[in-house]
Amino acid sequence: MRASRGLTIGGLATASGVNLETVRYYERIGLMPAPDRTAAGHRVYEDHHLRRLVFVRRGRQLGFSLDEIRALLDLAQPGRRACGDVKKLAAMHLDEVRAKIADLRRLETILSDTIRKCDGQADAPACPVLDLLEADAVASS
Amino acid sequence: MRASRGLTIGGLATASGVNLETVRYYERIGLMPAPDRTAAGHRVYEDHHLRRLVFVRRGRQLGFSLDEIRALLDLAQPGRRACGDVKKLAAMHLDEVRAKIADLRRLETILSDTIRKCDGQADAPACPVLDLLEADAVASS
DNA sequence: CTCCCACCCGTAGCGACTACAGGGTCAAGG
DNA sequence: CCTTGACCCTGTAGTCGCTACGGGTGGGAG
Repeated sequence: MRASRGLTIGGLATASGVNLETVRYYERIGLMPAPDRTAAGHRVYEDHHLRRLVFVRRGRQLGFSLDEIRALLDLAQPGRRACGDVKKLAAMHLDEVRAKIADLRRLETILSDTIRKCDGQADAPACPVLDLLEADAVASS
Repeated sequence: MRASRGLTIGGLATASGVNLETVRYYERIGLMPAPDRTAAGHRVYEDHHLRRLVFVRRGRQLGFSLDEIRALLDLAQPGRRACGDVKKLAAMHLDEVRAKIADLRRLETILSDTIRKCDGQADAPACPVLDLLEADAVASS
């Protein structure tokens, strides 16, 4: 399987698991380098494009922004390999992920509590979910 | 404090906690009804606008999309009060929230495991985070 | 009368794609 | 040789939920 020598954009998309249109988008925004072209203007990709694109896809799967991935690619350059900075970036991202989890768990609690109330008394005059949305703020006082 | 009789857009924004520009945006996309205007063309809001806007804000805080909030507002109409449908919508949303939490937890595990490895051996030849991003997929075979 | 603030409108930008429209290219089959 | 159909090209617009800006008006205070 030593394929991927002179891939078309479609081949690259398939091999990397990245949508074809997205590959062109990454080129447009400078995240992927512009490849050589055939006489007819078709893009021709090499192995290093594939490796870079897979790196980007993995980064996205891990929730990094394209700007963060840009920075990671920079830090991953051969000769550079700035592991300390990479770790810093990853740790910052991890903090964001944890913050989002905390936010969503608060949401989950509120929603599930409210929906459960709804279950309990189907014949109640008011709808607990709507109450939550309409409540006059602090209500009393 | 029986203010909010004939609010300006700025007053409404402050009272509701929604950004002023966002209020105009909600009107533009039809989420908020177009209010009356003064002779000079300034918007004049009534209490029902404020109640609706706070409903929207609460919905957003709970993570509902504007389309879902549109649906909830519809289901909350006096005379309708379709609690069953409201519950269904909320339950669907709760499922999405839980799915997102599950996704993020997977991320969190991967990231924190990898970063921890980085801690352990600061003098290791390779960077665990970069390894994660660059790994040749299944590696062997 | 002038100052300034709050309001008006329309448009463009964000992030990360995705989806066209309207063409050109290329290899295989009839 | 010609057609078919899969692929490729470019450029632009749409998505979601705002946010920001530029340039203009209105109205009250000093």
